[in-house]
This record gives sequence, C-alpha cells and structure tokens, in this order.
Amino acid sequence: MESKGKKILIADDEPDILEIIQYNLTKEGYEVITAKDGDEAIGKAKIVRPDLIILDIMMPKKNGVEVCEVLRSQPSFKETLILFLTALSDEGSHVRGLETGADDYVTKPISPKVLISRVNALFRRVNKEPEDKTLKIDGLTIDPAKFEVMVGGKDITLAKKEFELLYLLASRPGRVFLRNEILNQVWGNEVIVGDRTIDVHIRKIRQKLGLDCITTVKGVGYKFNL
Amino acid sequence: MESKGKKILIADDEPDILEIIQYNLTKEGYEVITAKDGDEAIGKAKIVRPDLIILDIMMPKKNGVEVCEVLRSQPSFKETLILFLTALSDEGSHVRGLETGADDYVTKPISPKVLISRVNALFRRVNKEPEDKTLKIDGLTIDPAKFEVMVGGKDITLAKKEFELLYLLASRPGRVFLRNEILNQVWGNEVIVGDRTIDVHIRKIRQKLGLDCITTVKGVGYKFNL
DNA sequence: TTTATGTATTAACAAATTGTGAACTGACCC
DNA sequence: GGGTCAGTTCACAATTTGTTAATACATAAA
Repeated sequence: MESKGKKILIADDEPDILEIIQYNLTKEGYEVITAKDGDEAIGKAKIVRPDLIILDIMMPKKNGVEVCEVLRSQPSFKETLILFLTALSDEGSHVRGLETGADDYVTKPISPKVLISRVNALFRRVNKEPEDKTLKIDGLTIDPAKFEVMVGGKDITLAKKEFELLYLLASRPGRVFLRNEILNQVWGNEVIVGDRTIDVHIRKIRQKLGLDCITTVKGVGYKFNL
Repeated sequence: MESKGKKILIADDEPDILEIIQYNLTKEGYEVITAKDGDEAIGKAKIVRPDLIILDIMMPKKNGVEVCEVLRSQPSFKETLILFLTALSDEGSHVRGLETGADDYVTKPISPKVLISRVNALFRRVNKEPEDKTLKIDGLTIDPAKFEVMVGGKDITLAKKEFELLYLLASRPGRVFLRNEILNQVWGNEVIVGDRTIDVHIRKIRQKLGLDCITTVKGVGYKFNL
C-alpha cells in the first residue's frame, strides 16, 4: 500500500508491542515513528509533528497522561490526535484519559485489526482530503486530481486516454512500458484495440506537450524521461 | 447543568438502557431523543437532525449497522457523529462497525461516566471548527449558512440541488469531480438518477450565474475554476 | 543497397459524451 | 382548480474523443 501521508508516533515501553503496532500500521500505509518512554515521545513529537500520537499510559520517564498534558498545553499540539493504548481498564483511568484531551482510549489487549480501524476512524473524522498524487518532473506537472497538465507554467489540455497514458508513463520515469502493459493499464484487460492506437495517442501527447519526454524503445514499448 | 445545544439520538431496544443513558446524558447537558428500533431511529434522525447518534447494533426492524449505512449514504448525514454501543465485543463486528463510517465503537456493559467521557471527546474533536463555511472566490460568494450566492454584489437564487452542486464544486476549485462523486455527494448513495440530470443542473447553474466558472472535463466530470 | 521490421503521421470514420429544449411529475400556494 | 417551481427525464443535436487504415518514414541486418 502506498503512503497515506500520515505520520503516527507510538510510545510504549514494551518493544514487542511497539513492533507489532508499527508493523501493522506501516502495512496500512502510515509512516510510523516510535518512542520507548515519555520524554522521548515528547522530544520526537516536536521534531516530526505527527498527525496522531498513540500513548501507552504506564511508561518510564513520563507516563502517557503526563505526556498528553504537556503536549496539549502547547498550541501547536492542540489539534494533534492522541490515542491512549493501555492495560489500565478501570473506569477512573478511562475517564481521566479522555478528559486530559485524548481522542480515544483503547485497552490492551487489542487486535491489530481493531486498532487499525480505530486509527482510520480518527483520521476519517479529521481528514480534509488525503494524498496528492501530483507528479512534478522538471517543468512538467501532472495533477490527476485536477486532471491538468502544465508545461513551464502553461496549461495543456489532454483528453482522457491521453492523460491516463501520460500519467502511467510519467509515474515511473525511465522505466519502459511494454505495449501490452500500456494496453492493460490504460485500456483494461477486456478492451481490444489495435497497436497503432497507442502510437496515435503517444503522438498527440508529444504534439500537445511540445516536449520530447517520451522515448520510443523500438520493438519494446515507450518510456518517459526527463 | 445548562444546555450544550447538542442533540443526541439514542436507539436501543432495551428500555432500561435507554433510560439510564438518557438520564446521564441529560444530566450532562445534552438534549436526548430516543428510539426503540432501527426504523424509528432513521425516522427521528431525519426530523430532529441530531449531532450524535448512539446506536445499539442488535435491534428490531433494522440493526445498527444498517441504520448507519442508510444514514451515511445521505449527504446530510455525512457529518453526523455516530457511536455504536453494543454487546457484540468480537473483532469482526468492531471493525465492521467502524468501517461503516461510525466514529466510535463501545461495548456494553459500560459505565455512564465512561460513556459520557467518550461522547464529550467526540464533540470536543468536532467542535474545533466553528468556522464560517462561506466560499469567496473572485467576485463570487457562496454562503451555505444563508443559502445564498452572490455574483459581483448581486444576489442569485439557486434551487437546493443547484446550490449543493455548486458548493461541492466550488469547495475545491480546480479539482475534478467525477460524475459518480457528484451523485454520491449531492444525491446520496441510494438515490438513482440519470446522467443527464447532472448536466441539466450544471446548465442551470451556468445560466443563472452568467459566469463561465464550471468546466466540463469530457469523460471525467466537472470542475470549478475561477 | 535492399529488405524486413517497426513506428510516425494523417485523415477519415466510429463511438462516446455532453448540451439543449421540451415535457412530465409532484409539492406547494394561492 | 390553476399556477408556479424544483427536480427529473427524454430525444436529439452538437461536440469531442477514440480508433482504424493507409501510407510514409526510419533503422538495422543481410
């Protein structure tokens, strides 16, 4: 899975737990940073500016609640999501944890799947619009969200297929795409079109961009290079 | 306690639980409405427009997950907070519940104090943006609070759907909205309308605004640009 | 140089998508 | 009941995009 562009800081003094959570959240597409005690958590939080902080409550140096209080007292961490992950399941801790300003309070043991769901739920609530898939290479900008291509600050209008083809090639500059790969990616498996069709689209792209950024690899396919 | 101006709808088929929760949340300052099955929950939700909906999962008529799905598929309930309160503590239900679009998943039995903490935590997170959602782009002003559009100081009257469509597009200038996205956002998942319907509304907006601010991206969708 | 192979170019055609005017359906309001 | 309006659909026109076929061009091996 590719990056969601979200950074998560996990603080726990048990290396095993740290590792399990890190593995699972990374697999889910998050960027994970770890800390093994309260002070380290605060230190790293200030540096990496995570979007979410997962805190164990019982930790050396500073416990989770203290970490939460310290962070919440700073304006720049008012908005940061905080989730307590703890073995303390008593009512008092639960209430206190949330009243310290945490956004969620989860008790161990917890399955990775459930934790991931809860993390996703937190982001879903806060998220505006995720990831920007814009490609920027030299003077060329390809923005699939806006369906827009710019060359040297000038807008170029591409048709759907042209855009998809260009985006495919530009997504991996230098890599050669076989004609078959192109057909599968841009046209789909069931659609059958002739080989010349690709050529024609390539030509239109070259023409419209006015850039020599697509190279023909004879007998093989095409590649993007800038 | 004085009112927090927040309305909470609770749906559960056990009268005792309903009463306990209602009592506690009311004491905390919330305005509480109750429902004893899924259908009633949906019905009342549409009328009272609660800020938070607490759903039991196992209920007559429609279960909680179904209620959640129905509501989330409607544009006006996209932002409403939903919390599952259930006896189902298995991992699958938990994950499924959250993935349906709920904001929290809590298992019974739960102490009133903890529930209140979690409810408060949900509101705390959401309330942080009491912002003015008015969009101002160039000479165009779109105010969803007043349901009003102005072009160059002149009032324009748009119908509901027209307004929602314009607001959606204008909320992210430049970004292309697929026809599907538009249908989901403006009409909701369960409503099925023809493709021409979007076109017609787009046309009316263009006509009324007298501005060329909506661009057609053939084969893809529409985008706002000013 | 010739030939074989594969690509570029072009114009013409086919297909897909969108724009438009008119008309239909319910709500709602005199 | 007649009128108005929002929302929707329809049929068809207008437009854009996708594809093909035919031909010209380029390159490397024989």
